[in-house]
Parts: sequence; structure tokens; C-alpha cells
Amino acid sequence: MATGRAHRPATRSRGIPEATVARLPLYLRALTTLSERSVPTVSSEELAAAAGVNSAKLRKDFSYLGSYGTRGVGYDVEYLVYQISRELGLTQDWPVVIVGIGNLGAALANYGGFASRGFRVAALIDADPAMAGKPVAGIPVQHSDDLERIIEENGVSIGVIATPAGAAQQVCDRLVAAGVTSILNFAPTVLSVPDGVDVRKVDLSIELQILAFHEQRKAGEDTAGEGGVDTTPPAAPPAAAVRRRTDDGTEQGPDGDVPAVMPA
Amino acid sequence: MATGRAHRPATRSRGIPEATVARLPLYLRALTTLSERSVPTVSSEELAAAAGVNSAKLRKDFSYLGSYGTRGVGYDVEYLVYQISRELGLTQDWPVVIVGIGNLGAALANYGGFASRGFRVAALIDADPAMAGKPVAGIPVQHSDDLERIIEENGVSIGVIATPAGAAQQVCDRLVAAGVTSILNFAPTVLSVPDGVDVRKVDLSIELQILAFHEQRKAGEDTAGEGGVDTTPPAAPPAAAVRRRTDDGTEQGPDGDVPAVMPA
DNA sequence: AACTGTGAACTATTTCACAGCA
DNA sequence: TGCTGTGAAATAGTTCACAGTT
Repeated sequence: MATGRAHRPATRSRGIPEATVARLPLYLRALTTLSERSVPTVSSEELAAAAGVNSAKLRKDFSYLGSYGTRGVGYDVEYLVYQISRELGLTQDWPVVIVGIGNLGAALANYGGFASRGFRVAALIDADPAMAGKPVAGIPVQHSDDLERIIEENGVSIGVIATPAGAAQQVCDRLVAAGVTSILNFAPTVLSVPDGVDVRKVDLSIELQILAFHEQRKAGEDTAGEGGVDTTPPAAPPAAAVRRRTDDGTEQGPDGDVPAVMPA
Repeated sequence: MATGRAHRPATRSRGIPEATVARLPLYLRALTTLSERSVPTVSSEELAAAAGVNSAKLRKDFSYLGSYGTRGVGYDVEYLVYQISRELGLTQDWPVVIVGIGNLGAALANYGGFASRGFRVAALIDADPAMAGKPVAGIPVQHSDDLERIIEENGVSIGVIATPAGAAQQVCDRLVAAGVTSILNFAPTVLSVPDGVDVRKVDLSIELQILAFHEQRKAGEDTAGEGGVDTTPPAAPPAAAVRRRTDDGTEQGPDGDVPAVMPA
């Protein structure tokens, strides 16, 4: 059992950089908007602005896909939509199951961005018998006892986990055993999966913590310790000597923290 | 108006790499779990496994914070929890507003991971008058007319946008005008913000698209075109010559896509 | 003996800047 | 002339491997 993702480091056939892959959906969204407005062509500069990146990066990214632009003109919007969709595998239909139909699961089920991009919510699964049969986003929730059958019958290879943290690994194991090879995990846990299974994590609180880090920096530049209320005094240092690399003298309290659990 | 984040490229005081900052919450979660189990110390190897990274990376990351370990022994769990919390700014109390109380907003309001990490949901705001006064996660929803007042009265500097895409920029502008300097955006739009305002984006469908890309690769290695159902034929190429870098002959259809909208 | 902390090597990603084409 | 496509340079991030410490 390996932990985490398995991004085929060897046998990398056409080698599109991971950073580029992560931006393709961004470009696709921007292009889709242009397409709706019937804009026929777009320059790298314009498209980059719409996608929130710089144009050199965008051109480099596209160069990994092929030469789909026209010098002096720009890119054909429709054609580029098609090429990126194809590259991402969105010209196929991907049946997806969502496990854990709490607020978050329901939000995901209702999320228009899935259906419109080649993803089809094949089933909603929850462990609560009281949920069974209830329609969410027009799809009846099924009990998790039937998880394996549902996966197999629908040929599902992508699963979304929106359960509480405590249930996530177990759900993950069952999904994988039933044939799922890609998992999008919203539960705040590190999942262990065998080689060949991809896991991506979306963590709602991690993003906020990153913002807090930068926010703290901003406050520290003007007046020290603005923008929040300090708490209790510093924790006792460990037995060993502690030599901090740098120290700004800001001392705050420790933190009786509790691991996060998703809404069920 | 600059687009996107503004990560103080100059004046970078103590220079912790962005990639490291992004992992600190991961370490913190793993440490918190250990702390609850009353584990007193942990080695880089063990902690790395719990956090899902490798130990060299973890040690390097910690080296940017200071020398908080003891050679031959490991790291003091409680002390490290404190140091990372402090570095991330989580020893302060951060009042947060959530704008857009649909399924997703409700999921966020109920999410235990916020409250337990220095974040306090100061207010829930929605544009629907019918929502006003209704309690979600024990907090009454307030109408967006009062957004500015709420921000100012509570000294909020971090805002979470969980509105439909169409409303996001407008909400963002109002948040920023009222004094918010960090935004977590769940709406599938690129937000324009002035310099000095940080934006982080969580996009539910982008992650799935990245999984689909890798999933497609897996399928393509064994039998070509397994794991999904193909759709219509290729779009017409643009007027100009098209020379693809490589081509695997897989031709699929274009895609009359619609921009995703979050559940309101 | 065990384990951290860290230069140095390596790999990935971004940005520059300009040749080449329509 | 205007804009793409891309080598080359610059920067960021990861991994190695081992000296140093308890």
C-alpha cells in the first residue's frame, strides 16, 4: 500500500507538465465563456487575462499540447475548447459517485460545473438509512451497503468522498476494491491507496490557514499584532535547546486543537 | 486593479517558501492527532508518513521555521503544534464571514475544521431576504444589505465567497471596499482585486478535471478508450494549418459547454 | 545508534526575449 | 505589423546524502 497519489513517474508518454494540466481547466472555463459570447478568436494576452495567468505561461502551456494558434491572429476559440477538452479527457462521459450526502455532498450533487464538463453523477451514497431513497439534486440517495454493486453496475472509475474524516479511509478502501481508480477527497484525512490509484484532496480549512498566514504578515508590517485578537501565553519549550532562526518577539498561546470533521 | 493574488514578492521578511506554507496545515493536522493520543515526540519519518509527504521534505520545511527538533530523538509534539500554529497565525482569533448560504455555504458554516483552528464564523450573509434570520449552524443568516456594517463591526479581514459565479465579483468588491484583505473564493470565477488583497480559489470541478486527465491516461495505456463512453466527432480545425506535436488518433467530439454556477 | 538540519545536486516551473510566420 | 511558439535564463521546489548532536 502506497500513500497518496501515483502520477506514473516512469512511462510518461507525452509529458505534459503537471502544473500545465492543473491550469487547463482554467483556460477551458475562460474559453467557454468566450465561446458563449460567440467570440471567434482570442489572443494569448486576452485569454491569459480572463484566466488570471500571464500570457507567456499560457503560451508555454499551449505549446505542450501542440501548435493550435495562428501567428499574428491568436487562437480559434471553438477549436481550442475542443482540443483542451480532449486533452483533459472531457469528451468522454465520466460516471462519478459521491459518497457522504451531508451539506457538502449535496452541494457537490447540485454543482452545475460537474454535469457540464463530462461528469455525470451516477449515484449518491450515504451510510444513513434514513437518507436512502430521498432525492438530492433529483437523484435518489442509496445506502452504502450497495456501494460495490453501484460502482460495478455503472462502471464508475472516479469517486468523491464527502464523508466525515473517520469514515473516509474505509469508504476509500471499498471504492478502490470495487474498481475506482481516482478519488477526490474532501474529508480532512490522508488516504492510503494502492499504486495506480490517484487521490486528490480538497481541504476547506487548509486554504483558510494559508490565507491566515499571509494576513498575519500584512498586519505585522504596519502595527505589530493588528487584525486579530491574541490568546494565551507561549507553550513551554521542549527539554532540548531551542535556537530559532529568527524571532520577532510575538508570543502567543498554544492551542488545544481538535481534528476537523466534515459535516455528515 | 490587479488580478489575482499579491504575495508580497518584495519585502519578503523571513522568506518561508510558499510550498512550505501550503504544507504547514497538513503537518499541523497530523500533529494534532498525535497530540490527542498523547504521543509526546515524533520522528520526521513518522510525522511525514502521517502527513503524506516524505521525510526529507518535512525536515527541510521545518528548517525554515527554526530548529525545533532534537537530534537522535525527534520533535516534541506539543511544542511543534504551538510553533506551527504561531507561524500560521492561528494563535490569533480570525473572524470570518461566509457570503452565500446555499448548500456549500451551509457546509462551510458547519465545518468543524474552522472553529477549531482559530477561525470564528462571525456572520453568514445571503442575498435572499427569505434566508434572513434563519439559523444555519446556529448562526442567524443576515441580509447582504448589511454586509459593510457586519464587516466593520466585527473587524473581519477574511471573507469566504460561496455565491453563484455571477454574484462573486460584486460581493468581492464590496468585501474589499469594507476592509477585507483575504478572500477564499469557491465561485468558479477569476476575481479582480486591488494589490494587497489575497485571493485563494477552491474549485470543485477543476480537481475532477485533473483526475479525469490522469484517468484517461491510465485507460489509454491498456486498451485504448476504456473507462468512459466516447461522444461525437471532432470539431472543424481552424483556417490555419494545424500541426500537432504528437497525435494518438483518438478523435472525439466538441462540447457545447456551459459555465458552472454554484448552488445558491 | 538514532535522528535532525542542511549544503549541494537535481528537477520542475516560470519568465524572458526574440525568431518566425500569417 | 502583430502575435505565436520556443530556446535559454532565472527562479522555485525537491531530493540526496552526510556532518553534527543528543
